[in-house]
Amino acid sequence: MQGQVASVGPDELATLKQLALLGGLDGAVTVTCATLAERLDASNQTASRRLQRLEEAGTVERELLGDGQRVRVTEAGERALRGEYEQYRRVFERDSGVALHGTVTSGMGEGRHYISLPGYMEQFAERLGYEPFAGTLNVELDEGSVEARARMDALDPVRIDGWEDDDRTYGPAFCWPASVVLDGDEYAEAHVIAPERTHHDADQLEVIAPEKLRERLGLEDGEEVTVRVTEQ
Amino acid sequence: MQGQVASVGPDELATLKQLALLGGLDGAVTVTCATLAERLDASNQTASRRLQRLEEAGTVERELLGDGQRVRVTEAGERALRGEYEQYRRVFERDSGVALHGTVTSGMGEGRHYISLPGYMEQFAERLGYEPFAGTLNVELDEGSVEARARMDALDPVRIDGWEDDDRTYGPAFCWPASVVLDGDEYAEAHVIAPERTHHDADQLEVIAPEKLRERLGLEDGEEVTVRVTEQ
DNA sequence: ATTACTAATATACGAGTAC
DNA sequence: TGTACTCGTATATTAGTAA
Repeated sequence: MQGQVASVGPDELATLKQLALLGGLDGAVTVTCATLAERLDASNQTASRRLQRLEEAGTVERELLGDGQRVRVTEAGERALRGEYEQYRRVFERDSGVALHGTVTSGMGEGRHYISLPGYMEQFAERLGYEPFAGTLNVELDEGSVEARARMDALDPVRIDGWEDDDRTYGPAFCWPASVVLDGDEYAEAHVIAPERTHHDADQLEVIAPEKLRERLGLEDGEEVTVRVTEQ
Repeated sequence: MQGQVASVGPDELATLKQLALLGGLDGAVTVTCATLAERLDASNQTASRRLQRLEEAGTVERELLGDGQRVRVTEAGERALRGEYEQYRRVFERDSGVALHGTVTSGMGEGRHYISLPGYMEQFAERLGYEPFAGTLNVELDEGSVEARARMDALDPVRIDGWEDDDRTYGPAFCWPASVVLDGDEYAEAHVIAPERTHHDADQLEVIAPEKLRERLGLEDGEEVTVRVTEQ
């Protein structure tokens, strides 16, 4: 446990961010504990300790000057910051998305049949990037989410073309990238699918994914899930 | 002090971010303390406490279900998150910039004369958005920064055109948006200025700004400053 | 001025537990 | 199962101080 690198917690990350804001990412920046402390709304001692910990964790390199210190954010530090940045981007970039909430229900088994037809499956592989499990997760939307569904329709979907074989024609469909959130667990690589002509119930949602979501998320009928429909 | 809203520290903000990642920004999300705790790498109790604090601070609204809870990030919470996001954007969007480090020196007084000439001043007002103080802050670059200056030249500058009067011609110049960082204090609205034909010393930097930087930042000869040249 | 130590205090944490 | 208490302990913080 001795030489182990300490992990960077939120407090240290906030300190690292302040250093980055002052230019510590592209070269060393000269600071004092006092100025850092002010930016962190903490005491000089705390600022001093934070810098020591960041150094221990290998996220900054320091050179004491007696008259302040020169601090440079290392590659590891930049990685930590960028990871945080990416999370915030995820938060605010899919801001235009819609969260739909409802309960899992038994589908009528129709989905399974249509989805596995080669005319659709080939397009899924090409346009969604995966071959979906042959079945849909059915979600019955809450009252509040029914109107939210209208906002989903405003988002730009992936279009699946209609096609025909010898016997009949199969209509086009829309797919919206979505993630299924269950109790803090998030399954990201999914799509809401709906026929283009939606005589489909407006309070029903069908979700496809590379895996069987019921099993993957341990879902049973009546369980509540959130489906986050994201902008493409 | 009683009814005062608690401030949101880094730990609470990290919790708020996790809730936002789960969709708490656009509608309530169902979570349990246990799932949140896992995401925060902390205990259930800590997750519970964090949620209580966020609620006290007015950054989330909650509804206990007995079987978990529905949590919605309030407007105040979204503002807190967005503020953080903006800081990270500042960090990584000016990533293409260059930090130059050096010591303040006495200029030769030439800058003052040229800058205040109407032929230049009019362009400054129009293209930089301000009328600079009639004088430049001279910075003698460190060894390491001399090569960094080459990277600055690669950035896209604001061009100030040459002009002439009855007596002589005045050459064109380049201006790079920059901020001057001194001990954690940052003065943002400044520009590095250099003649287009740079027989100018490569280890000297001249900075202009709406105010007299020496006074504004309390600078004296020999003091060390960082000049952050930012992408336009 | 600095940084960073020591020591006293405040706060945070998680095990156990109630509901 | 949940959430959220209490409570003993660990950690963080800051004032004072040394170098």
